[in-house]
Amino acid sequence: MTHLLNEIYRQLFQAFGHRHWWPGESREEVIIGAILTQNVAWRNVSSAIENLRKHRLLTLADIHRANLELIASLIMSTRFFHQKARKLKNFTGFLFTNYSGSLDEMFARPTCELRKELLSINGLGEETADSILLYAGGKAVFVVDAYTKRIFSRMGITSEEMTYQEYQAFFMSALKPDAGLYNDYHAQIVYLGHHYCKAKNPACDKCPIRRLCRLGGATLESTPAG
DNA sequence: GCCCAGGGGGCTC
DNA sequence: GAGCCCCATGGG
Repeated sequence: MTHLLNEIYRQLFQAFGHRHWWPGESREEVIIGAILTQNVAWRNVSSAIENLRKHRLLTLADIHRANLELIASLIMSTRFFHQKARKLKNFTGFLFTNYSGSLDEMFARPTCELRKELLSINGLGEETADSILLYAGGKAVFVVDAYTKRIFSRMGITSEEMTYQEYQAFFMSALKPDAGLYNDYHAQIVYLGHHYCKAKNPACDKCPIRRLCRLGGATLESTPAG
């Protein structure tokens, strides 16, 4: 499986180039984006980030101090904005209570321990916690998302029934523990999913997934979505 | 107008 | 642990 997963990445890299993820100019912006992007297209997140920037609320310390309803009003474009404003505050509350507001201190924790702590915060599930660990903390943690499940199960490599943890273990047991690789691999998957694997339009002639399907031993015709 | 987008929590059984 | 509902904007 190691060879297959490396070969898939090689072909994605060849097709799309390095994706240079995550979009965000600082670790703090990455964390804020990771929470805001839950179940919403990134374009909706962009305008919310710009709103926060304009109001000088794009740092965790500022969010920690800011009024909850003000935050909610600025991130309205990301859906579920009351919940997400609360989630942002839950994270900053955790950071300031346990690490004096210092990301350096927080990320100095052993990754496994920190992951458990992040998951204990209301509003942070596995994907969000892992995105923070990988993209803000530079930790070698593979991020699984809806596209990962959709694409790899359509390729006949995994089952859609597998849990998040099973998907993560599947990738991490096959790939070398390399944050740079995990970073771009996930970014490639999102790019592929975004451009070629929409829920109701799983394939098109240009889609690299046709080649990838052959790698996975499946054909588009044999997949339920194909 | 309709569809859906990079989730997560809470509740029920 | 699975199956459901809730949250609730904006672009194609």
